[in-house]
Amino acid sequence: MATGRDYRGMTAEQRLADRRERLLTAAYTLFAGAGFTATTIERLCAAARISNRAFYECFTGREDLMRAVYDRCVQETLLTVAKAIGEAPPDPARRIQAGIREYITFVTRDARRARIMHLEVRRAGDILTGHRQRAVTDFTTIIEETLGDLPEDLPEWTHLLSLGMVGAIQELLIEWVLADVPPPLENLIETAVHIFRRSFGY
Amino acid sequence: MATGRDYRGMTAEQRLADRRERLLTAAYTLFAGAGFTATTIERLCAAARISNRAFYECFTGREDLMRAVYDRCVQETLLTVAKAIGEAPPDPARRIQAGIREYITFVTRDARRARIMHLEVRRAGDILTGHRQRAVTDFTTIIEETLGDLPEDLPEWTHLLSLGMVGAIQELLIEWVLADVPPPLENLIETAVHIFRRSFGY
DNA sequence: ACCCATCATTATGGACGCAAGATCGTTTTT
DNA sequence: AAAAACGATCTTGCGTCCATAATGATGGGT
Repeated sequence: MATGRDYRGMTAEQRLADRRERLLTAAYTLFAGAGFTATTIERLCAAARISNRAFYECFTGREDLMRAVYDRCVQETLLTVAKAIGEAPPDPARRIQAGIREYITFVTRDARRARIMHLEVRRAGDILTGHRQRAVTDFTTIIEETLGDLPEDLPEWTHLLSLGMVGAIQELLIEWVLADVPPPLENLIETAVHIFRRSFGY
Repeated sequence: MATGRDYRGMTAEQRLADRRERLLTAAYTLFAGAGFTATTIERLCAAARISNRAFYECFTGREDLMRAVYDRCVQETLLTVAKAIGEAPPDPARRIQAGIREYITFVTRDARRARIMHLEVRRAGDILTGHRQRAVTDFTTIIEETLGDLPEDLPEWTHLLSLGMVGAIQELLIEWVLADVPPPLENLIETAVHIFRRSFGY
């Protein structure tokens, strides 16, 4: 393999992965702090201790980096939510309830994650819009799979209902991120669970 | 008054209002079509048949124009929704149902409005974020006022519930805007009304 | 009183500086 | 010698400003 040679004790792949990782962590903080539009590539490179050129060896541009940061947040959240659902008792209602609780507590555990996932996603171009839609689909899929077979509802109807659930939870978290006095997490969870239970008839 | 003089049959105020109006209509189409980030001020001026300088006599920048476009959309929607609620029978459930129906049908009557209100708002800077929050508050206020006195629910709880409703409807409309085969409006209305009825106990 | 020259006001288009993205060459480090 | 950092460079779009053209008011000559 033409794998270059070692440098500072790392192989070429390790160096690339290391720079990518530093850019991701820097972007995680800067995008959530100053915001996507206010964060220049220069600042990202400075925060990650990386040269201008190296940036474009890791990502094609600012949007691409934003996409990577967002995808990581979504993946982590999907994993932990799926885990919480799997550990809950095998009752659809309780499992969804556990999933909602885990989503809200996990996402708000790091305010940067909540802000990126619910506010800054929509700042970048249309590529990000598509990625957000993909994430929304992933979450609706989790809901529908957990529900299992639901009585007498058309599948499309169920899908729209799941979409509404995702939108409701998102708006509650936007409120948590933006409000001067954010509402207690327990209230958010209670509200989301309430909407879910009533809407799906549990 | 130092009101300038007439020019092409219009007073100074009329000319300013005319340019402002042309910029608003041009932005209404361009922001909804190519998107906020892809629409340069140069294109806006060309579409509105207006000089570069005149632009900054009407708006402080691209974000300011976006804010004006968004505010107009929200105001029109608020008015027509309030009117529909006022004309509905004085039953809270039916009034909210009429409001939801009017919101979805009115907003989707012009795809540009739906796209601007639910997608492009979030593209601009933090100023727009604040404006969107204001609009969300306006809609939750309409919901809460229409509900009137609700049995045994804490007010904060009701507010979070209204927020969830707004978020659910928004996500449904995002689906309508972005999906390759948008769901029928009747399904969206049915879903939103269902979530509302169940969540508020009607 | 009418008409045309002249001037003031208004609008347009382009020129300019600036900031940031993206690419490339040079120097420094390993 | 390979690899990374740094700076230089080009492009684009924002925001400001100036020179030019278009329009309306003013005044003198007939």
